Amino acid sequence: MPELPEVETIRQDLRRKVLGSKIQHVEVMPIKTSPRQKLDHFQMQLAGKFFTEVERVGKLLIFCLNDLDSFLLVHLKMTGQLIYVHHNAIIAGGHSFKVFDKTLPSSHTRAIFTLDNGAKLFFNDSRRFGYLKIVDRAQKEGLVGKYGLEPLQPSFTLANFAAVCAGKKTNVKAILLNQERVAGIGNIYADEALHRAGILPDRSTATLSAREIKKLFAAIQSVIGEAIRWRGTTFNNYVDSAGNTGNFSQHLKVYDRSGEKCLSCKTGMIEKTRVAGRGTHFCKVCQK
DNA sequence: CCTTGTGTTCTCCG
DNA sequence: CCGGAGAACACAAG
Repeated sequence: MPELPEVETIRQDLRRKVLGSKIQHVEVMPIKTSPRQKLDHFQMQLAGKFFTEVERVGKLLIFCLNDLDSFLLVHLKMTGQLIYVHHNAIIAGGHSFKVFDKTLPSSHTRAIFTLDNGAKLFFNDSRRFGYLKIVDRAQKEGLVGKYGLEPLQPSFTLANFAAVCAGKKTNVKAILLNQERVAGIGNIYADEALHRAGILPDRSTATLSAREIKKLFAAIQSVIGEAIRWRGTTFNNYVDSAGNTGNFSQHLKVYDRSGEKCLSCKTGMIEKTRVAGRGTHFCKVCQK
Protein backbone atom coordinates (compact mmCIF):
# COMPACT_ATOMS: atom_id res chain seq x y z
CA MET A 1 0.00 0.00 0.00
CA PRO A 2 2.19 2.80 -1.19
CA GLU A 3 1.71 6.01 0.78
CA LEU A 4 3.80 9.18 0.70
CA PRO A 5 7.13 7.62 1.82
CA GLU A 6 6.90 4.77 -0.69
CA VAL A 7 5.82 6.99 -3.59
CA GLU A 8 8.52 9.52 -2.71
CA THR A 9 11.17 6.76 -2.66
CA ILE A 10 10.06 5.67 -6.13
CA ARG A 11 10.02 9.28 -7.33
CA GLN A 12 13.55 10.03 -6.16
CA ASP A 13 14.96 6.83 -7.64
CA LEU A 14 13.09 7.03 -10.94
CA ARG A 15 13.93 10.68 -11.36
CA ARG A 16 17.64 9.85 -11.59
CA LYS A 17 16.96 6.97 -13.95
CA VAL A 18 14.51 8.34 -16.51
CA LEU A 19 15.27 12.06 -16.71
CA GLY A 20 16.27 12.88 -20.27
CA SER A 21 15.27 9.47 -21.57
CA LYS A 22 13.04 9.24 -24.60
CA ILE A 23 10.03 6.94 -24.66
CA GLN A 24 10.51 4.74 -27.71
CA HIS A 25 7.22 2.96 -27.35
CA VAL A 26 4.63 1.90 -24.84
CA GLU A 27 2.93 -1.45 -24.67
CA VAL A 28 -0.34 -1.66 -22.77
CA MET A 29 -1.91 -4.97 -21.86
CA PRO A 30 -5.46 -4.92 -23.19
CA ILE A 31 -8.26 -5.28 -20.68
CA LYS A 32 -11.96 -5.65 -21.24
CA THR A 33 -12.88 -2.28 -19.77
CA SER A 34 -10.51 -0.26 -21.93
CA PRO A 35 -11.20 -0.26 -25.68
CA ARG A 36 -8.28 -0.83 -28.03
CA GLN A 37 -8.74 2.61 -29.53
CA LYS A 38 -8.16 4.29 -26.16
CA LEU A 39 -5.00 2.27 -25.60
CA ASP A 40 -3.67 3.18 -29.05
CA HIS A 41 -4.29 6.85 -28.34
CA PHE A 42 -2.49 6.54 -24.99
CA GLN A 43 0.53 4.92 -26.64
CA MET A 44 0.67 7.49 -29.44
CA GLN A 45 0.58 10.42 -27.05
CA LEU A 46 3.70 9.16 -25.25
CA ALA A 47 5.86 7.78 -28.05
CA GLY A 48 8.83 9.99 -28.89
CA LYS A 49 8.55 12.21 -25.82
CA PHE A 50 11.23 12.82 -23.18
CA PHE A 51 10.86 12.75 -19.41
CA THR A 52 11.80 16.16 -18.08
CA GLU A 53 10.86 15.83 -14.40
CA VAL A 54 9.20 13.44 -11.97
CA GLU A 55 6.95 15.12 -9.42
CA ARG A 56 4.74 13.86 -6.64
CA VAL A 57 1.66 15.22 -4.96
CA GLY A 58 0.27 13.10 -2.15
CA LYS A 59 0.41 9.52 -3.42
CA LEU A 60 0.26 10.55 -7.08
CA LEU A 61 3.32 10.46 -9.35
CA ILE A 62 3.54 12.97 -12.18
CA PHE A 63 5.94 12.41 -15.08
CA CYS A 64 6.48 15.68 -16.93
CA LEU A 65 7.12 15.46 -20.66
CA ASN A 66 9.12 17.72 -22.93
CA ASP A 67 6.19 19.11 -24.90
CA LEU A 68 5.34 21.01 -21.67
CA ASP A 69 1.65 20.30 -22.03
CA SER A 70 1.32 16.62 -21.33
CA PHE A 71 1.84 14.87 -18.05
CA LEU A 72 1.70 11.17 -17.31
CA LEU A 73 -0.05 10.53 -14.02
CA VAL A 74 0.62 7.26 -12.22
CA HIS A 75 -1.43 6.24 -9.19
CA LEU A 76 -0.35 2.96 -7.61
CA LYS A 77 -3.40 2.65 -5.31
CA MET A 78 -2.99 -0.56 -3.30
CA THR A 79 -0.84 -2.91 -5.34
CA GLY A 80 0.77 -0.89 -8.12
CA GLN A 81 4.51 -1.13 -8.78
CA LEU A 82 6.82 0.79 -11.12
CA ILE A 83 9.98 -1.17 -11.82
CA TYR A 84 12.84 0.15 -13.90
CA VAL A 85 15.07 -2.44 -15.56
CA HIS A 86 18.39 -1.56 -17.10
CA HIS A 87 18.98 -2.87 -20.61
CA ASN A 88 21.70 -5.29 -19.46
CA ALA A 89 19.20 -7.23 -17.31
CA ILE A 90 17.56 -8.62 -20.43
CA ILE A 91 17.30 -12.37 -20.64
CA ALA A 92 19.00 -13.74 -23.73
CA GLY A 93 16.83 -14.01 -26.76
CA GLY A 94 13.94 -11.83 -25.98
CA HIS A 95 11.65 -9.56 -24.17
CA SER A 96 11.94 -10.89 -20.63
CA PHE A 97 13.88 -9.32 -17.81
CA LYS A 98 15.08 -10.67 -14.51
CA VAL A 99 14.62 -8.59 -11.36
CA PHE A 100 15.94 -10.56 -8.38
CA ASP A 101 14.01 -13.83 -8.52
CA LYS A 102 11.18 -12.44 -10.63
CA THR A 103 10.76 -12.39 -14.38
CA LEU A 104 9.19 -9.35 -16.02
CA PRO A 105 6.77 -8.95 -17.63
CA SER A 106 4.67 -11.00 -15.21
CA SER A 107 0.99 -11.86 -15.24
CA HIS A 108 0.46 -8.62 -13.30
CA THR A 109 2.24 -6.37 -15.79
CA ARG A 110 -0.20 -3.81 -17.20
CA ALA A 111 2.14 -1.60 -19.22
CA ILE A 112 5.72 -1.57 -20.46
CA PHE A 113 7.62 1.58 -21.41
CA THR A 114 10.63 1.02 -23.64
CA LEU A 115 13.18 3.83 -23.41
CA ASP A 116 15.74 4.85 -25.99
CA ASN A 117 18.62 3.60 -23.81
CA GLY A 118 17.22 0.08 -23.94
CA ALA A 119 15.82 0.20 -20.40
CA LYS A 120 12.23 -0.71 -19.66
CA LEU A 121 9.80 0.59 -17.10
CA PHE A 122 7.19 -1.93 -15.98
CA PHE A 123 3.87 -0.98 -14.43
CA ASN A 124 2.58 -3.97 -12.48
CA ASP A 125 -0.70 -3.99 -10.59
CA SER A 126 -2.20 -7.25 -9.42
CA ARG A 127 -5.51 -5.79 -8.33
CA ARG A 128 -5.76 -3.30 -11.19
CA PHE A 129 -6.88 -0.45 -8.96
CA GLY A 130 -4.04 1.80 -10.07
CA TYR A 131 -4.05 3.88 -13.20
CA LEU A 132 -1.95 5.57 -15.86
CA LYS A 133 -3.44 8.74 -17.32
CA ILE A 134 -2.29 11.56 -19.56
CA VAL A 135 -3.49 15.06 -18.75
CA ASP A 136 -2.71 18.55 -20.02
CA ARG A 137 -1.25 21.34 -17.89
CA ALA A 138 -4.60 22.81 -16.89
CA GLN A 139 -5.93 19.41 -15.80
CA LYS A 140 -2.72 18.70 -13.91
CA GLU A 141 -2.83 22.00 -12.06
CA GLY A 142 -6.49 21.54 -11.21
CA LEU A 143 -5.74 18.16 -9.76
CA VAL A 144 -2.67 19.28 -7.79
CA GLY A 145 -4.67 22.18 -6.37
CA LYS A 146 -7.07 19.80 -4.68
CA TYR A 147 -4.41 18.33 -2.45
CA GLY A 148 -3.83 19.63 1.06
CA LEU A 149 -0.61 20.30 2.97
CA GLU A 150 2.46 18.43 1.75
CA PRO A 151 4.37 17.07 4.77
CA LEU A 152 7.72 17.49 2.99
CA GLN A 153 7.15 21.09 1.87
CA PRO A 154 8.06 24.23 3.87
CA SER A 155 4.34 25.03 3.94
CA PHE A 156 3.86 22.15 6.38
CA THR A 157 4.07 24.29 9.49
CA LEU A 158 2.41 23.86 12.88
CA ALA A 159 0.25 26.92 12.18
CA ASN A 160 -0.98 25.54 8.86
CA PHE A 161 -1.59 22.10 10.32
CA ALA A 162 -3.52 23.59 13.23
CA ALA A 163 -5.62 25.57 10.73
CA VAL A 164 -6.44 22.37 8.84
CA CYS A 165 -7.65 20.78 12.10
CA ALA A 166 -9.46 23.83 13.44
CA GLY A 167 -13.11 23.36 14.27
CA LYS A 168 -13.34 19.88 12.75
CA LYS A 169 -15.68 17.66 14.71
CA THR A 170 -14.86 14.50 12.80
CA ASN A 171 -12.46 11.96 14.26
CA VAL A 172 -8.79 12.83 13.93
CA LYS A 173 -7.94 9.76 11.85
CA ALA A 174 -10.36 10.90 9.14
CA ILE A 175 -8.54 14.26 9.04
CA LEU A 176 -5.20 12.52 8.51
CA LEU A 177 -6.61 10.28 5.77
CA ASN A 178 -8.30 13.16 3.94
CA GLN A 179 -5.98 14.06 1.05
CA GLU A 180 -7.53 17.53 0.80
CA ARG A 181 -6.25 18.35 4.30
CA VAL A 182 -2.87 16.62 4.51
CA ALA A 183 -1.59 14.92 1.36
CA GLY A 184 -0.01 11.48 1.25
CA ILE A 185 -0.98 9.87 4.56
CA GLY A 186 -2.70 6.49 4.29
CA ASN A 187 -3.82 3.90 6.78
CA ILE A 188 -0.39 2.75 7.96
CA TYR A 189 1.12 6.17 8.67
CA ALA A 190 -2.13 7.53 10.12
CA ASP A 191 -2.08 4.81 12.78
CA GLU A 192 1.66 5.19 13.39
CA ALA A 193 1.51 8.99 13.68
CA LEU A 194 -1.41 8.86 16.13
CA HIS A 195 0.44 6.32 18.26
CA ARG A 196 3.56 8.49 18.34
CA ALA A 197 1.44 11.47 19.30
CA GLY A 198 -0.39 9.55 22.06
CA ILE A 199 -3.81 10.31 20.59
CA LEU A 200 -6.65 7.82 20.13
CA PRO A 201 -7.75 7.64 16.47
CA ASP A 202 -11.44 8.18 17.20
CA ARG A 203 -10.93 11.40 19.16
CA SER A 204 -12.98 14.28 17.81
CA THR A 205 -10.46 16.68 16.27
CA ALA A 206 -12.18 19.59 17.99
CA THR A 207 -11.25 18.15 21.41
CA LEU A 208 -7.51 18.11 20.71
CA SER A 209 -5.49 20.54 22.83
CA ALA A 210 -2.88 22.83 21.28
CA ARG A 211 -0.27 20.58 22.85
CA GLU A 212 -1.81 17.50 21.18
CA ILE A 213 -1.99 19.22 17.79
CA LYS A 214 1.68 20.06 18.16
CA LYS A 215 2.55 16.47 19.08
CA LEU A 216 0.58 15.15 16.12
CA PHE A 217 2.25 17.61 13.77
CA ALA A 218 5.68 16.50 15.00
CA ALA A 219 4.65 12.84 14.79
CA ILE A 220 3.61 13.15 11.15
CA GLN A 221 6.91 14.80 10.26
CA SER A 222 9.02 12.27 12.15
CA VAL A 223 7.24 9.12 11.00
CA ILE A 224 7.23 10.18 7.36
CA GLY A 225 10.85 11.34 7.52
CA GLU A 226 12.00 8.08 9.10
CA ALA A 227 9.94 5.97 6.70
CA ILE A 228 11.58 7.69 3.73
CA ARG A 229 15.02 7.15 5.24
CA TRP A 230 14.17 3.44 5.55
CA ARG A 231 12.84 3.48 1.97
CA GLY A 232 9.23 2.80 2.86
CA THR A 233 7.16 0.03 4.38
CA THR A 234 6.60 -3.28 2.63
CA PHE A 235 3.48 -4.80 4.09
CA ASN A 236 2.69 -7.26 1.34
CA ASN A 237 3.14 -5.78 -2.08
CA TYR A 238 5.30 -2.66 -2.13
CA VAL A 239 8.68 -2.67 -3.83
CA ASP A 240 10.75 0.27 -5.02
CA SER A 241 11.71 0.99 -8.62
CA ALA A 242 14.55 -1.56 -8.41
CA GLY A 243 12.32 -4.28 -6.96
CA ASN A 244 13.62 -3.95 -3.37
CA THR A 245 11.30 -4.14 -0.37
CA GLY A 246 11.11 -1.23 2.09
CA ASN A 247 12.79 -1.45 5.47
CA PHE A 248 10.44 0.56 7.66
CA SER A 249 8.18 -2.47 8.29
CA GLN A 250 10.36 -3.50 11.25
CA HIS A 251 9.85 -0.05 12.79
CA LEU A 252 6.05 -0.14 12.80
CA LYS A 253 4.69 0.15 16.33
CA VAL A 254 0.97 -0.52 15.85
CA TYR A 255 0.01 -1.28 12.25
CA ASP A 256 -0.87 -4.97 11.83
CA ARG A 257 0.26 -5.72 15.40
CA SER A 258 -3.16 -6.33 16.97
CA GLY A 259 -2.99 -8.73 19.90
CA GLU A 260 0.74 -8.08 20.36
CA LYS A 261 2.32 -6.19 23.23
CA CYS A 262 2.92 -2.49 22.68
CA LEU A 263 6.60 -1.88 21.92
CA SER A 264 6.51 1.59 23.49
CA CYS A 265 4.94 1.14 26.93
CA LYS A 266 5.56 -2.62 27.02
CA THR A 267 2.37 -3.08 29.06
CA GLY A 268 -0.53 -2.34 26.71
CA MET A 269 -1.89 -4.68 24.05
CA ILE A 270 -2.39 -3.38 20.52
CA GLU A 271 -6.09 -3.34 19.71
CA LYS A 272 -7.81 -3.19 16.37
CA THR A 273 -11.13 -1.46 15.63
CA ARG A 274 -12.72 0.35 12.72
CA VAL A 275 -12.38 4.14 12.52
CA ALA A 276 -13.16 6.30 9.48
CA GLY A 277 -14.12 3.09 7.70
CA ARG A 278 -10.64 1.59 8.01
CA GLY A 279 -8.93 -1.04 10.14
CA THR A 280 -7.35 0.94 12.98
CA HIS A 281 -4.60 -0.11 15.38
CA PHE A 282 -3.81 1.58 18.70
CA CYS A 283 -2.55 1.15 22.27
CA LYS A 284 -4.97 2.23 24.98
CA VAL A 285 -2.10 2.78 27.42
CA CYS A 286 -0.03 5.08 25.17
CA GLN A 287 -2.93 6.84 23.47
CA LYS A 288 -5.56 8.94 25.21
C1' DC B 1 -16.58 -11.84 4.16
C1' DC B 2 -11.96 -9.05 4.32
C1' DT B 3 -8.22 -5.51 2.59
C1' DT B 4 -7.36 0.46 1.13
C1' DG B 5 -7.57 4.74 -1.82
C1' DT B 6 -10.62 7.50 -3.82
C1' DG B 7 -14.78 9.27 -5.96
C1' DT B 8 -19.70 9.66 -5.42
C1' DT B 9 -23.91 9.91 -2.98
C1' DC B 10 -26.65 10.48 0.96
C1' DT B 11 -28.07 12.62 5.25
C1' DC B 12 -28.13 15.89 8.56
C1' DC B 13 -28.23 20.52 10.41
C1' DG B 14 -28.38 25.38 10.56
C1' DC C 1 -34.73 25.06 0.31
C1' DC C 2 -29.66 25.74 -0.06
C1' DG C 3 -24.91 24.77 1.27
C1' DG C 4 -21.52 22.64 3.70
C1' DA C 5 -19.86 19.01 6.56
C1' DG C 6 -19.38 14.59 7.48
C1' DA C 7 -20.60 9.99 7.08
C1' DA C 8 -21.74 6.17 4.29
C1' DC C 9 -21.47 3.72 0.29
C1' DA C 10 -19.45 1.98 -4.13
C1' DC C 11 -15.84 0.07 -6.66
C1' DA C 12 -11.63 -1.88 -7.97
C1' DA C 13 -9.93 -7.74 -7.63
C1' DG C 14 -7.67 -11.29 -5.05
